[in-house]
Amino acid sequence: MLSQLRDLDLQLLRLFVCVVECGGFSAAQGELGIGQSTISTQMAKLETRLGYRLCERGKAGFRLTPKGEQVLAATRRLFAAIEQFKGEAQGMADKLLGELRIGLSEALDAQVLERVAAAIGRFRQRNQAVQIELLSAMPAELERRLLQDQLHLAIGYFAGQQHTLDYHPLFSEQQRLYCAKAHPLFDVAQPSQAQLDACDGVLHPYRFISAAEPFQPTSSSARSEQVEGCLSFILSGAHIGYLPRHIAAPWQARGLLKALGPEELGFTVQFHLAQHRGRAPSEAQLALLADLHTAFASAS
Amino acid sequence: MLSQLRDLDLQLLRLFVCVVECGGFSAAQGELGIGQSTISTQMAKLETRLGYRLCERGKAGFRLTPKGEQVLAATRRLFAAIEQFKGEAQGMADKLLGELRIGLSEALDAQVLERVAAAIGRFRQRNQAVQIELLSAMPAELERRLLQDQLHLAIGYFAGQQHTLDYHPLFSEQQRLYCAKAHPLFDVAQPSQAQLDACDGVLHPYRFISAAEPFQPTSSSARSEQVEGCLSFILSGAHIGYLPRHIAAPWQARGLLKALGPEELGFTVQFHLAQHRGRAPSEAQLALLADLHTAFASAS
DNA sequence: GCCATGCTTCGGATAAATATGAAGCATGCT
DNA sequence: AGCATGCTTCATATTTATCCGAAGCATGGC
Repeated sequence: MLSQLRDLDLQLLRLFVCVVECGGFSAAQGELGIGQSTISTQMAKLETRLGYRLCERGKAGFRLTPKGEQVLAATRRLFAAIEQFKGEAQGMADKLLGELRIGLSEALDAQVLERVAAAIGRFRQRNQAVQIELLSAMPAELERRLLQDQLHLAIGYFAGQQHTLDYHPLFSEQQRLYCAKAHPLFDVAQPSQAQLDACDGVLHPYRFISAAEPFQPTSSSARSEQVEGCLSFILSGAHIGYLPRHIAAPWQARGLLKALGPEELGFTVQFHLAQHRGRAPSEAQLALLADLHTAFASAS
Repeated sequence: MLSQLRDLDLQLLRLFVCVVECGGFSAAQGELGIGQSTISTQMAKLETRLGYRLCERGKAGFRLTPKGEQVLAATRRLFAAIEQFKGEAQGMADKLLGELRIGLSEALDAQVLERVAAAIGRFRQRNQAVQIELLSAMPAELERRLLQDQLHLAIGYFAGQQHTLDYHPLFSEQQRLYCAKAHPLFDVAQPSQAQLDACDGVLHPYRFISAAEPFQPTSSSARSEQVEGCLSFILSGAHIGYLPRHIAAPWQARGLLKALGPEELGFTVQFHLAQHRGRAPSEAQLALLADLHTAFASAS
C-alpha cells in the first residue's frame, strides 16, 4: 500500500495536471487525445502509487482533495525544475565550453599579435564560456607541450615537422643577416662570401637550424635560443647573425644595425599553426581555429 | 538534430549518472545490472535527444565532455528537486488536511465542552494541518447547515431525525421543570396536575417540542428558543418551564429556583453527533469523529 | 603485427506500457 | 422511475521500451 514512488512517472503527473486544468476526466480526453477509460486507469495508477486519493469525481462534479491541491502545487514546482533543467540542457547544445591552451612563439611581430588578438575577439563573440590560456615559449617547448596535450594549439616556426602534429601555414616572417655598427663589415657595401665566412656568427640551436638559411656560419662562439639573445650578440659588434626584420627594424632605423646583402642572404620563415593530430579537437578548438584562419586570411 | 527533450526520460539520466560514477560503460554494467550494449544504446539515445556528446569513451579511458560536466551538475540538481517532490508527496500520505467546521448546540454543559476540548486536543496530536472552525447555534440552525454542507459535524439535541443526516448518540442531558422563588408553587411541596395546568408555561418552539416531556403547558404567553430566555422567564416568577439541570443548578443553590416533582416531571434529552449521510467524510473528519467518540466514551 | 579491451551496431526476443471499447455502476436531473 | 452523464472495470489489442548476444570496429599495449 505504501507508495512505490521510486520511478516517478512524469507522464502520470502531466496527465493529472491536465485533468485538473480541464476540470474532469471526460473533459480532459479531448485535450489529452486519449479515451476517458484510459484517464481513469492512469489516475488510479497515480493514486495507488501515492497512496491516497487526489480528487473526487463523479456526477457530483470534479474537485481536488486537500492532498490533491498540495500535490498539484508540488507537481507544478517539480515541472518548473524540469523546465529549468531542459533550458540548461538545451542552452548548452550550441554553446562552446571547456578550456583552450594556446602556445605562442616568442618574439612575434606586433602585426601577428594583432591577428591573434582579432581571432580571440571574434571567438569571444560566440556563444561560449571557454577558459583560454596563452603561453609564450620556444618552438621546441611548444611542440613538446602539444605532444603531451598540455597545449591545444601553438603558433610558431616548427622545423621538425613531427608527423603526430598537424601543421597549417599561417604567415611568413622575413629574416635578414645583420651586423652592428661596431662590426668590421658595417661599412662594407657588398661583403664577399670569404668575408662572411671569416665572421663569428651567432648560433641558433633550434630556431634557425634549417637548410633555408643561405649563410651557415663556419665558426661560432655565440649561441642563443632566444631572439633577444641573438640581438644582444649582434649589437655587441663581435658577431653577425639572423634576426627577424621586425625585430631589427627599430635598431636599423637608429643606425645601429645593418642588413648584409639584404636580398641574397635573407630568407623567409614559414610560421604554422600546430595541433595534435591524434586528439579529436573540441568544438571550441575548431571554432577558435576557424577564427584564427579568418584573422590571418585577411592579412595573407 | 535539435533535441526532442520533451519527454525527458529520467531513466536515461539515472543511467548517465551511474555510468559517470562507475567511470565507464563496462564498469557500470554490474551496478546497473544490464549489459554493456544496452548502456551504449541508452547513452546514445540520451545524447541524441540532447543533441551533443556527454562523454568520451573508448580504450583511451572514460571522461566527461565539458557539456557532460554541466549536464551532470544540472541532473543532480534535477534529482534533488525530484527527491523533494517525492518527500512532499510521501509525507502527505498519512497527513490529515483540509477543513473541519463543527457546530455546537448552545448552552452546553461545561463537562460536555471539556469532552469536546479533549477530543480536539487528541486530534491536534495527530499528523495534521487541518483548519477547524467551531460555531454555536440552535439545533435547527445546525441541521440546516449540515444539510447545506456548511458544517461537517454538529453536536446537539436533534428532534427531527432527518433521514439524510446520520445521528450518533453522544451523551444525555437531564431536564427538570423549574419554578422561581416568586412563583406561587415555590412553596408547594407536591403540586398537583391541576395546579401545574393552571400555570403559565414557557414555550420552547423547537428544543423541547417532544413527546418526551411529561409536562405540556396548557397555556403559554412566554416563548424563547434559547435556554437563557427560558431561564429569564422562569426567574421572573410568572412562568414555569424546563431547564437543563446544569443550567438551573447555580440558581437552585442560591435558593432562587426549585425543581417541581424532580422524579416524575423530569426527562432526559439525548444529544447526538450528526453528520451528512451522503457526503463521504474526509479522513480528517473520520479522525476527529474517532477522537470525539473516545472522549465521550470515557464519560459515558 | 597481434591480442585484449571497450564501445558500437544489429537483429530479434521478451516484457511492459498504453490504449481501446464494451459493460457496469453510481448519481444527479427531469 | 427513467434517462443521461461521468467514472470504473475488464478483457484485449497494439505499440513501445528494454534487453541480450553476436558481430564489428577502433585503439592501446605487448
